[in-house]
Amino acid sequence: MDYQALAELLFPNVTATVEEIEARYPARNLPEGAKVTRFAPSPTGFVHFGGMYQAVVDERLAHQSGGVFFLRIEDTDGQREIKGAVEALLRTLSDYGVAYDEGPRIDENGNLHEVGAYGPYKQSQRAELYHVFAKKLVAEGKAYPCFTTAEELEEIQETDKKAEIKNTDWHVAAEQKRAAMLAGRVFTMEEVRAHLAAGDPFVIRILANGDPDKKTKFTDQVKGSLEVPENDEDFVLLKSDGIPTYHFAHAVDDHLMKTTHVIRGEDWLPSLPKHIMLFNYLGFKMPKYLHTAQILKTDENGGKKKLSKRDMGAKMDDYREMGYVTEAVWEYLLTLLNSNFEEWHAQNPDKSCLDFPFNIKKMATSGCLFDFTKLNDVSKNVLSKMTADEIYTKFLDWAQQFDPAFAACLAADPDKAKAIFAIGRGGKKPRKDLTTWKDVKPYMSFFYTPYFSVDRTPLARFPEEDVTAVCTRFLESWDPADEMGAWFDKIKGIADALGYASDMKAYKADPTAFKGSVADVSMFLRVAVTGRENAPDLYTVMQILGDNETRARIQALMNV
RNA sequence: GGCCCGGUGGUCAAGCGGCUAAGACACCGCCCUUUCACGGCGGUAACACGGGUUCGAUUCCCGUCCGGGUCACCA
Repeated sequence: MDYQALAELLFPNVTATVEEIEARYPARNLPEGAKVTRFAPSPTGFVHFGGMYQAVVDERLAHQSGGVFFLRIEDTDGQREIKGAVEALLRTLSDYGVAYDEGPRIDENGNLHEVGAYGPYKQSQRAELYHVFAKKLVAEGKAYPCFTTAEELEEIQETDKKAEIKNTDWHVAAEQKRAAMLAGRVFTMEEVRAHLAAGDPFVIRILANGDPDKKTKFTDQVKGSLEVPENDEDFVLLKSDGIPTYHFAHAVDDHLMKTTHVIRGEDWLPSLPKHIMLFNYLGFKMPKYLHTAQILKTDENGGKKKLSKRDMGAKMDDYREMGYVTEAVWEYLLTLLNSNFEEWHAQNPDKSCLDFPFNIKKMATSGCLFDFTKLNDVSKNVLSKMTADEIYTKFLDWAQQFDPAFAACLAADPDKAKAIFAIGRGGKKPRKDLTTWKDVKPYMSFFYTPYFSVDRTPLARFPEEDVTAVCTRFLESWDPADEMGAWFDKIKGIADALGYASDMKAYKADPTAFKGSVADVSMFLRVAVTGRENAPDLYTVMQILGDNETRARIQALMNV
């Protein structure tokens, strides 16, 4: 077989040589130890949590080492492509502050353009490159055309399924399919010519020479030492539309674009033998690999499953909808990424997450369950550290989309809203009432008349005349100008006058000696003013509500 | 089913031949507190199992079991 002639026959339009291509992609001029990483999502319309996990590793590794982090769009599957997906993807990365150096960008007018000297950064635009290398492999007898159609291959599998052979059907299907593919290895130039003349579609397959019973050692940067079998599968390099498969594109692109570290999910581990063979055949130096742990969830049967796009939290966009702030998701991600992050963060509370010395060695080696409870805790802490201004701005941005009516309410009086957000904020022990933006409304809506209503049930266990008496006396003595101490002294005075203990210690020592305590008296007022039993500091609430509203609410409680 | 990866409390996890087996979240209790939210203190709870190797195994090796991944002209 004249492989050179076969290559010409198959790729008559490919004139560029491998050397010419290589010359277009010179070595990157980077300092020693600088890592070149890439995030290579397929444009399916959203960024998966697992993808973000990898993107963060990419970004950290590259930028911590003075290297380059680029973005490459893997749009080799035209059928799955969704329009606007790239834009959505870029927006998500930008929302989360994952900065990349090269790849597609959106300009002020919303148009896409590329930056970087190693492009194109969309695989669909790199066809020429792949074809040159495919031609080379064919010319060297390492790849061959296969005219067996996808339908024919599928048919073989279908018959197996219909036969309902259990247990062994995988084996049988695999063997038959393999036999069919292997049959394609044997052909003559004449047959190829005839197929080509007839316009038959074909794919380019690799000619695998591996023995799966032979294992070789491979070192993965996160998994450590691995045993991988040799590849014996004639997998497809170029699909019948001339577009490469992931495997081929991975080898060609990451070689040309000078990737030093490939970060991808561990679900890629099984195809590592293919990649090893490809890099070998092509004469490329292999990059280092980091196969990251999967993020799992508990399924209805108690088992673990990969987080699928239907699960809440799988799509990065979900978090905004659920009311999480990006910083919280970032921190949670970091806690999963590096087990010592939390410790570091506790010791360096004022440092940015970007200052954290991210370390590959600290990465999890096995899959972990996505834990909303933990995310919530992280989120609660993140929100508690923000200033009232920050909270106001960010919440408003969220609420304008998800609860415009309430947003308008707050925006009508920014100072009031900020004063509310400022309650118990700052200092060493800030309040932690908010986990997500969804908590804001239940927490503080009572400040706003349209959302205010009174739940009297806490009052039921006390005589109504006591409630009325407390309210009356409070209205008589209240002076909004009072300091908190004076204010509370007045309440204690009312408690004493009505037979309620003003001294909690005395009350606890003998509760039967009193009708109740100052805590109960406060509760009457709290119910009147906030409509409920639990609320932030009552003195501050009254200050924010103001003289008129406070009095009106207390008055209203008595009038019912 | 073949191949690959993994198995420390409910969850995330330290550990890397000798420890009363860290810590965080969750849960429970107590304290603080005019309620709540914080904060403080304490508690329940783990090395999957069986063989080796070793003076000694959570740590190393083998097997079993269990969990996960993967087996496309998808990535």
